[in-house]
Amino acid sequence: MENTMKTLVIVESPKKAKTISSFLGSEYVVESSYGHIRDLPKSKLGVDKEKGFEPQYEIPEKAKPVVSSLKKEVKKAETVVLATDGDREGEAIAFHLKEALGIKQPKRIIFHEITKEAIQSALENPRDIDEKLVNAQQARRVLDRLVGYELSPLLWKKVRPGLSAGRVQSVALRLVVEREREIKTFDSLASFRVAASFLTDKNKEVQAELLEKLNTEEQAKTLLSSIANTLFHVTGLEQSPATKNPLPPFTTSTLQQEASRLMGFSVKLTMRVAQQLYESGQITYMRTDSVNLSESFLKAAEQTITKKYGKEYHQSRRYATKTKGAQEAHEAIRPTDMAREVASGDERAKKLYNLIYGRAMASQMASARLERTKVEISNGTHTFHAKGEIITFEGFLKAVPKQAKEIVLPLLKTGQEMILKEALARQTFTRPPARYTEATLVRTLEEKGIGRPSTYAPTISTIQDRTYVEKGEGEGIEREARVLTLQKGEVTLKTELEKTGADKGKLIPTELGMIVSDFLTKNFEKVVDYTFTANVEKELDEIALGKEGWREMISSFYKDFQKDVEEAKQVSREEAGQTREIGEDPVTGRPVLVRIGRYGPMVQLGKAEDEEKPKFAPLPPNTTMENVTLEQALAMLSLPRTIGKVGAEEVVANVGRFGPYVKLGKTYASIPAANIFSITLEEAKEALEKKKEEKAGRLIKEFAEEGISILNGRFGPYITDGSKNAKIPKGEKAEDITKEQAQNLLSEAPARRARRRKRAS
DNA sequence: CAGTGAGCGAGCTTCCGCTTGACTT
Repeated sequence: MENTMKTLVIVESPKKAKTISSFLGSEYVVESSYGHIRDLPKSKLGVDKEKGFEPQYEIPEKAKPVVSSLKKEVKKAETVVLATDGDREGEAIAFHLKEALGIKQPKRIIFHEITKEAIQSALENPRDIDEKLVNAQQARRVLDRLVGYELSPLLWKKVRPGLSAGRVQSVALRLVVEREREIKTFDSLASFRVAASFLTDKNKEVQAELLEKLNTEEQAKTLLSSIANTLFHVTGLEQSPATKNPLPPFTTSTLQQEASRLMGFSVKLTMRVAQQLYESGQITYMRTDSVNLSESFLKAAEQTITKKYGKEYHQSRRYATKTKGAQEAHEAIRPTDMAREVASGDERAKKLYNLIYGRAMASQMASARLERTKVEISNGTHTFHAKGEIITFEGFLKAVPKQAKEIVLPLLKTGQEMILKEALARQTFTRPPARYTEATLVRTLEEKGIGRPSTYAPTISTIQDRTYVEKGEGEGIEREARVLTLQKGEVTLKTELEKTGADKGKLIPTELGMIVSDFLTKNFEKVVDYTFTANVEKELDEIALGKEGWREMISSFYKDFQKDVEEAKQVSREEAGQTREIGEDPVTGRPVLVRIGRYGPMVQLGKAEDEEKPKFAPLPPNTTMENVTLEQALAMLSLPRTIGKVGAEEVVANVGRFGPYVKLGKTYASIPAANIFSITLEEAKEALEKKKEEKAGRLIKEFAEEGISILNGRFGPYITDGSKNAKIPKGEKAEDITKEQAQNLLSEAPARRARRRKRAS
């Protein structure tokens, strides 16, 4: 029996378990905990505030199978080794494993690289679980729970049920809201910029710009006229060498940013595709904030680069991770095998891999060498500047060619004459700060040290799922820019159209988002302060070092926080929801209010306490709670509008849950927002007819008496009776399904799951 | 897809960070 007793090693991920297992002999069994196995209960606070904030841990349903199978392994094992990550969370997982599995004397090991040597050396140097590090994690967990579970219910009461607030998501929201306000108050200033093209005696062209900006069109015109027919010379020529260095390999955040910038991936999509690449063994772990690269990768990269491009293209580089607390046990995101130049998988996997491969390789390559040229071209009064840049040695740019852009200038000499071919004075407008994209918001959160690699994507999803933030769809509006052109001594004026304010894919706060953010900022300034997390981190570090007790830290935070919570409870719903009276209905004399309702912002005629029930309508399209006028509100309250009649039935226009629509009998058709008050009977009939046809197109077959239909859905054809859906069995054709088959399939189909709330994956 | 909104009141919602699958109308 003795010699069958084995050593059980527990790590966090099954993938890691497999790798480590291959390094160790058969006397080792390596299993995975799949992350945390204990947590605070989901449906209650789970923190005993009277007893030193004692956390009430439990094993979530999801983790129970893992725990019971690990328990069995523990029983069989002679020794148990806890090899979870060496950070706060990893130490806590080790602690919970010990508690939940009842391990008597676990050996705690950490390693900084997954190699045979590193693991063996770690196994020879076990230590105990670091209680101080565990305490730091408990403090973090309890703090987040207190903040999240005390703020959210306040929002349910004061604004709307089901809302949420938390240390990370509320700051993300605040960033988006504040950016939007900056944009709204931004005053765009116009000025004129002058650019000119010059010709050398050999007829080569040089583009140059005037550094100074001109404030008015008049000034621009005067300048252009004044330089016409004057002599220009090269008055300055300066050449200087420069180098360009490759960027460090990808972390989660930088990968999300580049995938968004170059390929338009959402952060969610990037993570999903990266997960595929990771699971198929093509890249290293994708949730990391480390730019560290393993020694074996450095060697492999050197070989590949030398072979492919030559020795002079290689330069070994080690990058230091700036994020505090980042652990070098994790690596940057990189290919696992440099010999694999193209990934297996779908098109998106190939694209993302290509990005990862190029960045990782470039990070180990020589700097590019450039030659920069600065030229001044002057007529004695006005001086234009031109810049050139040529690459003298490509270096890493070979691996990431998109980053290279040359501006080639013709050969020039100081003093040589330049002929002014054309000059343009173009009106430009100062631009407001850009709205965040998912990726730039992640970058900002990371810079502020808020959130972790594993939470960026879920956080971005949460603020959208709660409808605090929406992605813009606007293509922007056209604006006229005035352009003065000087050609052959003549100044002419034309106007050019340019797009401005495009917000496609940009994050825009909703009215609800602004109201929630305002409420939190006003009442919980400290929690949504951008430096709050950074300060918390400092204290957690103190706890990890044993210089501060975690209960003391929580207790001192909670004292002030609780006061704020009590005070915020006194805020009225009207105030929190920013209810506003915008005027009086001239017909009834009742007040007209703007407020946030259960389904979004709305206008209301009369008050709840009035004898007559108030009347409601959604906010008019393209208005906000701030700028809606009484007139617009009254128009909305006058709906529904009868457009006309088809036979005996009325055609009605109204605004509902999914926007403006026209209705005839049971048929509804959406219409553009601008048309609610102007749509004619003819137009309405047309829209309704089209809708009918569309519906017919989805219908494959119908058993009208039974109320069963077979429809074409997003995932192919399916059977529905309105409440339950059933799949078409494999091998069957949707058209051939009989009534009996359909009924059987429906009765066997699982009941529709309770409408799942949208949750961050 | 389906076209709401008071208030009454029970019972529900909610956090961040660590990890994978299950499953989609």
